[in-house]
Amino acid sequence: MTERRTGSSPTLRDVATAAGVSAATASRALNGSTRNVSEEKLALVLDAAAKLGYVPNLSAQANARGSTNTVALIVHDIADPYFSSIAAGAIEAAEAEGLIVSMAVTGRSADRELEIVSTLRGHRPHAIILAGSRVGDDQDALVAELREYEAAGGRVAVVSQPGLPYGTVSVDNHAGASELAAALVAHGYRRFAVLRGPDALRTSRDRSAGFLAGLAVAKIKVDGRFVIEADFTEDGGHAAATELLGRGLDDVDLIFAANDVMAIGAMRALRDAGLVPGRDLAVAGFDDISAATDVDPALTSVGVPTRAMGLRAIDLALNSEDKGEIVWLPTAVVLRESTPRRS
Amino acid sequence: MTERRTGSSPTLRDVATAAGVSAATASRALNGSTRNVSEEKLALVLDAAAKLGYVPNLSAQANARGSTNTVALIVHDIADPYFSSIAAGAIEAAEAEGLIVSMAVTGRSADRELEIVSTLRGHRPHAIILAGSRVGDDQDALVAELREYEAAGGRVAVVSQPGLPYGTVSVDNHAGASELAAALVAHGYRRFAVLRGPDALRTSRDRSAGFLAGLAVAKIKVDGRFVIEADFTEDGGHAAATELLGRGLDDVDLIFAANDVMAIGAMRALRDAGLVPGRDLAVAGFDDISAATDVDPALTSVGVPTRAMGLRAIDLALNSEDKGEIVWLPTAVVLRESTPRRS
DNA sequence: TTGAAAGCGCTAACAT
DNA sequence: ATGTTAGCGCTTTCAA
Repeated sequence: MTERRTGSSPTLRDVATAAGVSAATASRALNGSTRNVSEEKLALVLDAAAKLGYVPNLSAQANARGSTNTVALIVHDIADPYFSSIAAGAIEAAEAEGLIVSMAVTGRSADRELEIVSTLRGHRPHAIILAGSRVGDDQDALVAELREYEAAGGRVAVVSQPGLPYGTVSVDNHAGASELAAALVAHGYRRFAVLRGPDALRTSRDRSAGFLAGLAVAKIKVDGRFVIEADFTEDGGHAAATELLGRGLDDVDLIFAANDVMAIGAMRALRDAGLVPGRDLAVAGFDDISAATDVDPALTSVGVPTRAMGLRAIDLALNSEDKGEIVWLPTAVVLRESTPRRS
Repeated sequence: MTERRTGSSPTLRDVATAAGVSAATASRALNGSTRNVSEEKLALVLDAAAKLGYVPNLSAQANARGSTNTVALIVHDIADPYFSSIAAGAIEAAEAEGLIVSMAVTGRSADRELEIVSTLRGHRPHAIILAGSRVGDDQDALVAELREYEAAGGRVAVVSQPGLPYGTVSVDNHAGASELAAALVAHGYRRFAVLRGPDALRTSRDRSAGFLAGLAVAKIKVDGRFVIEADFTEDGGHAAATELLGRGLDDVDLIFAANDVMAIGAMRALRDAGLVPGRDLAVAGFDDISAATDVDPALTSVGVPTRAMGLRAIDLALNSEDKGEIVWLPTAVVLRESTPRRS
C-alpha cells in the first residue's frame, strides 16, 4: 500500500514521481496529443498510473487547456418521453465524440431556462443544446446570454424551436400530416374531422394545416364544423370528440387529432358514446408515442424521430459552420388498426 | 464596447480591473462564502461583472477549491420511462442543492458502465449515482473503481440494486404486491392466476412471492398450474395468458401479472380469445406506467415512486453517513376499471 | 525525448 | 475590509 493522503486522488505528480519522470513527461504519456515519449518511459508511466488508480482531474485539465469535454443539454422535462428520447440521442452522439453530457431541466419556465444557461455556461461546455419549443414570449435575454456564450467560442444548437438564430433541428409537421392524409385517402377514407390543439402552438397549427393540405391534394375539403380546437391533452381530445359527436357526425369516417394523446382521448370519447374506434369510426394521431401501440385498437400515427433529433443537434452544434442552418427531419406514417383499410 | 480577446470569456481579473479592486475582493464579492466586502465595492464589482457578462469559470473554481458542484448520474437507458423518471427526481434534488447533473448511459453493458464510472470520476463529482438493476455477474471491477472514488472523498448511492455496498434506495416489491393482493381480496376476488417474469429477476420474484403471501393472509392459495412464468415483456404476458386460457380457467377471476406490460399483453390475449378484460376476467399489473391509464379498461396496478427514488438517491449520497443504508420506498396500490368491485 | 518553469482562472491563507 | 501571495492539478512553451 502506497502512502497517500486520504480524501484525495493521486495526482499527475504522484504518478510522475512513482515512475521516476517529470510531470511533463507523465502528462505527455497519459493525456498528451504529441506522442514524443520513449517506449520505456511510456510503459513506466502507464504502469504507475494503473498502480495508483490515477484518473486525470478533468477540471484541472480543462483549466489548463482552456476547453472542456462536456456539452450541456437543456430540456423542459426529462421525464417526458419526447425529451428523454431526444436526450438519449444527444447522449449517444456526444459519447461517440468522447464528450460527456451535463443536463438541466427548465420545468418549462423561461426564467429558469435563462438561469440554467448562465450556470451551465460556467462549465464552459463545448456546446449548449436547447430542446423544447419556446412559448413565443420575449427571448431577448436568452439570446443575449447565448450571444456572449458564442462570443467566447461556444456552440449552440436548438431542437424544435425554429426562430432562434442558431442551428436548428426540426421536424416537418406539415409534411408529415400531409403524408398521413394521403395515406388515409389511399386507404379509402373520404370524410374527415380534425381535432386541433390551441392555435398558439405552432406544432398544432402546422399539423392541422398540413393535414388539410394533404386532403386538398385529393380534392377533399373538410367542413368547418368538423374542425374543432381543444387542449393539446387527452382530456382535450376527449372533449373535442364529444363536442364533435354532439354536432352530429354526418358521414365522417375518420377523426384526425393533432397529437396522440388527443387521439387517445378521442377514442375514449367514442367508446363512452357506445362507438367502437376503428370499426365505427377511424382515428389517427401524431407523434407515435409508445402508448399508441398499447391502446386498442392500436393507433395510426406519424412517428417523430426524437432520438435522431438529439443526434443531429449535437452534430449540428459541433460540426456545422453555418449557424442558422435548419435541419428538417422526416416523419414516418405508421398505419395501424385504428384506421383499417376501407373496402 | 470594451476591448477583449475574442474567443474567450472575461475573467475574474477583468472584472476586478474594471471595478478597480483586487482579484481577491472580486472573488469574495462574486462567489465568496464569507461576506466581508464593503457595500460600495460590492456594488462596483457586481456592476462590472454584469457589464462584462462575467460568468465564473467553474473548472477553475473547482480546481482551486478542490471540489466541484456536479453529481454524476449513470442510467441504463434514459429513454426508458423508468430511468427518465428517476433522472427527473435526481436532477430536481441536485438542482435544489445547487448541483448540476452530468449523465451517462450504459446501454446495460457492464463494461461500458465501468468505463463511464472511470471517465465521470475525472470530473470529481460530489457523488455518483448508479441506477439500474445489475445482472448478477461479477461486479468486482466496478466496486474496485468505486472504492477508489470513495477513498478520494466521493459519495456513492445506488438505485434499485441492493447488494452493492453503498447507500441504496429501493422499492419494496414484496410488500407492494402483498398489499395489492389484500386490496383485490377486499374487492371480492377469490381465485387468482399469476403471470410471473423470469425467476432470475429479483423484481419479478419479489412481486409474485409478495402477491402469494398477501393472498395467504386471506387463506387463499393459488393452484400451481395457475402460476405461469414468461418473459417480462408484453409478448411474454400475451403468451402466458394464452397458455393460461389453454390450460382452462376454471373459475379464476383475476390475473395478476408481475408488471404492467405483461398485464397489457395479457389483456390483449384475453381480447384475442373473445373475452372482455375487466368484465369477464379482471387483470392487475405492477409499476403503474403511464400506459396503464391509456388502455381500456384502465389497468389496476401498483405505483412505483421512481421520481422519489431519484430524489432520495441524491439525498442518500449527499447527506447520509451510514453507507450501506437501504431506504425502502413505499409503493401505492391503484385500483382501476380492470378490477371492478365484485358484488 | 525530456525537464524546468510559466501560466490557466480561481480561491484561501496571511498580512495589513 | 482589502490586497498580496501562494497554490490547485494540469498543460505547454522553451531550453537543453
